[in-house]
Amino acid sequence: MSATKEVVVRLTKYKNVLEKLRSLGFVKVFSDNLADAVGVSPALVRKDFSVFGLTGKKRAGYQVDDLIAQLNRILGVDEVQRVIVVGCGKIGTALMRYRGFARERIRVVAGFDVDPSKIDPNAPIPIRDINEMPYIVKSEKIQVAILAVPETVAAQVAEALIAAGIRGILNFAPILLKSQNNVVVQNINIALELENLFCLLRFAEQGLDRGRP
Amino acid sequence: MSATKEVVVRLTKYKNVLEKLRSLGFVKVFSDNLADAVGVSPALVRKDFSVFGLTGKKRAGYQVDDLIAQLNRILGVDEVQRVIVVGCGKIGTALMRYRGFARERIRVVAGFDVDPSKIDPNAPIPIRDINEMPYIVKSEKIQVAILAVPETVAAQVAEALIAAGIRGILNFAPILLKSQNNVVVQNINIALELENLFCLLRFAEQGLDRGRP
DNA sequence: CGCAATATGTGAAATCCTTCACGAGTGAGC
DNA sequence: GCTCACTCGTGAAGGATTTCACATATTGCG
Ligand SMILES: NC(=O)c1ccc[n+]([C@@H]2O[C@H](COP(=O)([O-])OP(=O)(O)OC[C@H]3O[C@@H](n4cnc5c(N)ncnc54)[C@H](O)[C@@H]3O)[C@@H](O)[C@H]2O)c1
Ligand SMILES: NC(=O)c1ccc[n+]([C@@H]2O[C@H](COP(=O)([O-])OP(=O)(O)OC[C@H]3O[C@@H](n4cnc5c(N)ncnc54)[C@H](O)[C@@H]3O)[C@@H](O)[C@H]2O)c1
Repeated sequence: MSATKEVVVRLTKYKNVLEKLRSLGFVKVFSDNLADAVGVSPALVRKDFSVFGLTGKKRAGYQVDDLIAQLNRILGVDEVQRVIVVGCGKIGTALMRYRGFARERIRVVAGFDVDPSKIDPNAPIPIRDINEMPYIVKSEKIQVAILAVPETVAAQVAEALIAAGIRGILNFAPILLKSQNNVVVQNINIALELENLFCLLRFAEQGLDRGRP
Repeated sequence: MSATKEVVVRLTKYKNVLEKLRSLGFVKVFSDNLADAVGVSPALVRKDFSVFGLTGKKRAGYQVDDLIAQLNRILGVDEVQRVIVVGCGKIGTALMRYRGFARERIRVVAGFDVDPSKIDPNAPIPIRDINEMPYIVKSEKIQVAILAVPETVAAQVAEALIAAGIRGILNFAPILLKSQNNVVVQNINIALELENLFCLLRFAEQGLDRGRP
């Protein structure tokens, strides 16, 4: 078995759960516990761990501290991860002010916008003109950007980010940006998630098989 | 092949793409076009359609109008979908003001909060006391809620929503709410997505991705 | 100390999902 | 009207992922 994207996603989930468990005073944990918390089967937890050589003890489960340390090493989140927000509108501002990032060692170092009225280089998290973006990205060696600009300009701003050296984009615009040549993109489409929720509800009501035989 | 959740998700994506194509004046479309736009293979597009008896013509592809109509019927989005926002803080407010929902026929009918200073029943989208939530949910027959309250109270507020009759929850709090008995939950964990982005980047860097092509 | 209980680690099996490949219509062009 | 290039629809094949099941190791306990 190899390390696919799905495995990495689950490892991150395990790690987050483990951190909560540690803060509750847990010292050891079983694959069953993690499975319940993350919503997968215990066997899968053990398989995932075995891919990376994470091992427990045959009757004592896994040491929480140990496991977190190893996961941090594997996932590479030892140091603070820095990110910029591009488009400081409604959702961009909410993200800039989100306190939950700190807990995951994520720091928003700056925001960027075209609208002069948004710009404020002296704020705790400065908001700068989008034209300064390439310079800051280079000088600060920023690798990841949160993209929260209007749909109409999202593709072109994404291009600019990549040109400036950004290698990872978390995209909130409702267009499908594609991961390609060295750039990783995660698309978050909230309206789509809501739509799906409505559909799943309707399907749950009516039974999931509406196709013709 | 049966209609799994993944198929429904893709159908919604096809539908969104089709609506954009229609607004561009497209009349017919091929499985290849949809495949490119959604990032899957043409064969899968056709398979997905065949599950629901959606058929095209052997050389003329699919009629855009037709397909949208059928997808709307299948997905059940003929009428406006109504939703409430629970927790009108940073992200809750951003969502309440999001204009993109209208295009997908989603309407936020009210917000709810505990903080008296947030409450404003006369706003275009009224913000009410959380205590009124059960009453409004019942009288307005609301089925779906966006949950944007602090992590610490998210589980208990979710319980209250379900007790009030809510059947679908889009959860932004960084805890894993589980779908169970008649209630569908979609979790959106933005910090987790960012963390994954950083990990994937690091993996890509180090050539450690013993994964898929 | 020795035993029994219990959780891990992992090949094998099962399941699920996607792609392949090709027969079969069909519309466009001549 | 005929042809043929082109796209659909779909069974079969292929891959990927998950679960099963059990040998194995360890620990708590009497
Ligand atoms: N608000 C939400 O809850 C929500 C939900 C889901 C998706 N989205 C998506 O997120 C994006 C932003 O939405 P919003 O509601 O925050 O919109 P918004 O209009 O409030 O904010 C967009 C911001 O981007 C800035 N901007 C425009 N062009 C720019 C450019 N070229 N470079 C830099 N900045 C630029 C604007 O000045 C504005 O401040 C949209 O694509 C939207 O579809 C928003
Ligand atoms: N801000 C972000 O960008 C962001 C990103 C990802 C996830 N989240 C998550 O979304 C949730 C909200 O985050 P936020 O930044 O908007 O926080 P916030 O503090 O700005 O807003 C939370 C709101 O919930 C209200 N509230 C508290 N208890 C309530 C209750 N019992 N019933 C109803 N309302 C109640 C508060 O009064 C407040 O208005 C959190 O769980 C957070 O982890 C936020």
